Amino acid sequence: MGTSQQHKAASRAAIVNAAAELFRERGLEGVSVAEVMDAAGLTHGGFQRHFANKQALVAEALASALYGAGKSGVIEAGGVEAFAGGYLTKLHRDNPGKGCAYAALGAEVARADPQARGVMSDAIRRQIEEFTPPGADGDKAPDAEAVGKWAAMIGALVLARISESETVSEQILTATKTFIGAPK
Amino acid sequence: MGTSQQHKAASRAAIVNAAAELFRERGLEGVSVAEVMDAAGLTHGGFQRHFANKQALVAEALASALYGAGKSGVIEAGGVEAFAGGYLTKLHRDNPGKGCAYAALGAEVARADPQARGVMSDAIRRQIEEFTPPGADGDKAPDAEAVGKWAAMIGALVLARISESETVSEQILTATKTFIGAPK
DNA sequence: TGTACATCAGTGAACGCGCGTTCACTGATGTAC
DNA sequence: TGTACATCAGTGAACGCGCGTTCACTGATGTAC
Repeated sequence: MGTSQQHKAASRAAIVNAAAELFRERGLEGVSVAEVMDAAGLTHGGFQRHFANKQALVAEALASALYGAGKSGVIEAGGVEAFAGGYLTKLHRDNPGKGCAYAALGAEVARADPQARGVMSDAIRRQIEEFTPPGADGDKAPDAEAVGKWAAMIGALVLARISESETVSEQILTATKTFIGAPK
Repeated sequence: MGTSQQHKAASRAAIVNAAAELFRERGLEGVSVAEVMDAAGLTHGGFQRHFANKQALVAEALASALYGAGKSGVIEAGGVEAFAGGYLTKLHRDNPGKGCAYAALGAEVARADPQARGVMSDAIRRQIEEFTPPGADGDKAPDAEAVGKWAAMIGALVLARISESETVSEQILTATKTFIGAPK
């Protein structure tokens, strides 16, 4: 394969993308390094050329899932309702690998090593800042409505994914959309 | 130790209680059978006298966490706000082992085997039913406000547990309490 | 421009280790007589 | 009531297995001259 920096960067990106998707689908502990490398089209032996250990990959994969391609970054305070309209859907519920990292991995990341937790913690901080009106930024409180609606979106997606009953699952999504005031 | 049925029942309860707490603290995959047995004051070899395998223990532990001692069972539709007042607290945030199983294990259970997922799925169905006004129960929709507030509680607790910043973490809890209309 | 060499991304085998699970054994309980 | 026996909860050692990680090796790349 050679040693080209371009090739190496492409391999690294493939590893991170595969990890970001697999971790959201099956959990941080539910995916092995070998599975990630295989999904990236490589063998597991080359892993250490890109990452010191699995923890480092988890941190990068989380950053990719939170900020990466196709992500709008943070939700604007005025746009929570519109965002919820696309978020609380069957498509999102049934495709965790391409979806919200908080809903897929939140509780697991809260228990993870500081490196991984720090990445997600920072993303939350940025989102809360976006929900906080500008001014003397000492300890100004965020917009309670925006924060509450954001939390409801995440909680509803978790509950909808647990439900084995399609009826109940859809009731959760629909009720939460109505509650938030999302476009139908 | 003998063979007394009382002793056996007590041992089984100790195992389930230890598991319900440890799983919520460290995740289903983050706790070994040996650790659960040790916490229950037994050695791991005796595990199979009580459960066929770890999956069966997970299912029982989830049921215990969802319905067990100290749990009020389901939230009444009219009482979501009052429930949220005690739920969105630092005490609850910092003691997942004694707290809400949806917030601690929800995403992980959604990916778990059908036995474990079924237990939590049933608990959600019951809660949604409680949020549904009586009548011709064909497919009547649940109270969107109650469902949305319930989802917000769970999502907010997950986010508050990820946040490394005490300030941000408390802002999430406080904002969500305000949004829900919970007593301060 | 050609040639010899150093670099290093990627391979595939191997390593400890912890896990869930199994099993021969022990000894207190409870029953049969 | 007393005695012999069967039961089985619990013990502790052992088992495969998959995991994260390590490492000698390969061969294409890119550089030095």
